[in-house]
Amino acid sequence: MKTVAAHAGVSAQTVSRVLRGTGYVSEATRARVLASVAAVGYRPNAVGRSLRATRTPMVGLLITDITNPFYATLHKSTEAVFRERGLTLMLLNSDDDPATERTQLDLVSSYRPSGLLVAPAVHSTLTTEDLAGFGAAVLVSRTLPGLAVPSVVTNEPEAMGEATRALLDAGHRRIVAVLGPRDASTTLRRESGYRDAVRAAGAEPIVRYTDQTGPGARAAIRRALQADPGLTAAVGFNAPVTEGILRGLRDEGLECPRDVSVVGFTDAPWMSFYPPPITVVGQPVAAMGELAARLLLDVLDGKPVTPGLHVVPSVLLRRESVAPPRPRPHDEKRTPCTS
Amino acid sequence: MKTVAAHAGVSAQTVSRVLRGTGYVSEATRARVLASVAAVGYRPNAVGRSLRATRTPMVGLLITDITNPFYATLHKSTEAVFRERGLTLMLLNSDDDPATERTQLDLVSSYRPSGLLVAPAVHSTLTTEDLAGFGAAVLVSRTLPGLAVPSVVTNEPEAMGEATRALLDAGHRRIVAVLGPRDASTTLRRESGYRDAVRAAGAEPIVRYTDQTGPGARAAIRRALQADPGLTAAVGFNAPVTEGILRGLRDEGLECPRDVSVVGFTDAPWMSFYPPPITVVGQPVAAMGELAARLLLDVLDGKPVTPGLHVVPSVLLRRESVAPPRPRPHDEKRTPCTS
DNA sequence: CTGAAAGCGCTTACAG
DNA sequence: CTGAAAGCGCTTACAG
Repeated sequence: MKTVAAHAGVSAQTVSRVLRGTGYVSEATRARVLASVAAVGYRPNAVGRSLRATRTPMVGLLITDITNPFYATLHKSTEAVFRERGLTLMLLNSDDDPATERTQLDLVSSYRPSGLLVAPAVHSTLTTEDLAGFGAAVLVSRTLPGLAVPSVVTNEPEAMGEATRALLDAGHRRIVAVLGPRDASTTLRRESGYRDAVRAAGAEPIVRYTDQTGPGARAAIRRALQADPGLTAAVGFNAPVTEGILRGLRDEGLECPRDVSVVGFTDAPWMSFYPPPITVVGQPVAAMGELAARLLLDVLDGKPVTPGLHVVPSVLLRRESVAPPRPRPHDEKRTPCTS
Repeated sequence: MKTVAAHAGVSAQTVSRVLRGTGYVSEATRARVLASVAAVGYRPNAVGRSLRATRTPMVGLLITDITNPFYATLHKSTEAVFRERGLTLMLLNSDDDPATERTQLDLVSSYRPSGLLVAPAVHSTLTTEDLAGFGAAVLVSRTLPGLAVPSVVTNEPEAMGEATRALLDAGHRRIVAVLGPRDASTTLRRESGYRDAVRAAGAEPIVRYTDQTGPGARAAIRRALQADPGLTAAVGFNAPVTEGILRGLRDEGLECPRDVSVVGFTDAPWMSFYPPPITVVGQPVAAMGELAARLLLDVLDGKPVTPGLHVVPSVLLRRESVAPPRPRPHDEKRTPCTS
């Protein structure tokens, strides 16, 4: 900046004013400075700016795993909102591990960001004080009990209830819920919706917890099927789990929906063209990201933001993976329809 | 840091030395400083450090779209390498748009990062000089003609040739290649492998360019099928395109592999349990990311790095979407096998 | 409308 | 083994 100032024959402050478009600058000097900027090949240094401002125009996005499409979409949708406000988004993976989460939090905090968006790890140790240091913090997708921070979630209990009722209405009574980690807030919320719906229909809840991955769910559904020959339907916790369920069914020589009906939670592109197309709770991921980003901006702008749950509704996408139940064959294995 | 120094009764430089673990510090003062750090609740400020060092311990990763699983995996694998070297990874989306790419590059450059990893946008305007400003730059997945920068790619021509030969060997002669944007380096490289293989078998290349999305590919394969009733096979450019091809086939009442055989490029989880499981070129995405990250570190360490292509081999995963050709029915539409 | 001074939080030489 | 000084590149008051 000093070089530009010297070249234009003005002071560094004037260059700063021109560059920031702030305060009064005569049209003549403005033009001269701009010409010098180009001539000298000046590139602004965000580090100097941030140090002086004691805040970096950056928001941290701390998630568990970017290869989960849910979080990739979250990144994309929040980045769009922040970008038009001149805020950079800094992505950090916690690997769903509380220790890594803590390390990553310290890292992003060392850059003195303007705010933080978090989907906490399963046994997260984050406290209100941890987040208070960020000025503005918003939780997204997963909540943390006892945190006085705005949280954007979907109406998981209601959506999971509706998904379960789709199976109950088709006549199913023995429906297994293949869930995520026992203590995740998402598991708790989805499980309650499932349990309430099943009980309201006078049936018995059947629950399996998993690590919310495809392989974990595949093993879990196989064990459930072997343990209970009366099972005629399954609800999946997320997209990988739904995939695992379908693989597990095939392992057991069972067909969907002829032998076992399936409803998933969280849509994926393949679900709409898989045979059969999968009935699934479609989460408004992009809308959740946008809302979370806007709440964060509101906090930065000093607008009042409720520290509780902010709910974005999901919709049940009815496709073809639900059929009336029929007794499962116990002794003979079937092979899938090969085309 | 001044507060810590005052609390410990030492100078700020001593605190700095303790914190960086550099230079001589007596065990006694070390302990005293560490105690003060905890007592005062000191949090390091990366901005001050970066400003003084004129470099930020950060690497930019500029890709086109994080919701493409290829790039999500790339982020994860490179981050792991950089994290253990104390480097933060800063993710930036270009939306595959040269203007946005330029903006994002200026942004990351303003943080004075230690290096840059780029998968250039399709009509990228990046020059060697642009990248030289980053100290260390490595291209990944996509190359740019005339750039004197190391580039990590897979053996696309050979892999695409092998994929095409899988169809030729099954007896196919009219094979359409549904490719990406006409000018992308990935398109050029995959197209050449396809053309060479087809020509070597004495057949005629049939090529369709798309925007490399599912909907684009779906429309393209339908037009190709309608234009050429003799078509019995298709190769897809990437995972979304392969999905689009399968949807397009279904639109046309055709079945894979009975009516049309399909081979894809880039694996996706659903491809191994879709009926039929899809034969596909599996790209070693994580290995590509790791190699790119290590090359970048080598450049930073002053080790000699060849500025040309660094090739990581792909493998053809033979599954069940390839069958011998049979004449396509022209007058009657078929419905897929519904189970 | 423009400039001189100070300082954001660190680390790099340089002394002792 | 430890400290005083200077400065990384910017912006914030404060003068004029």
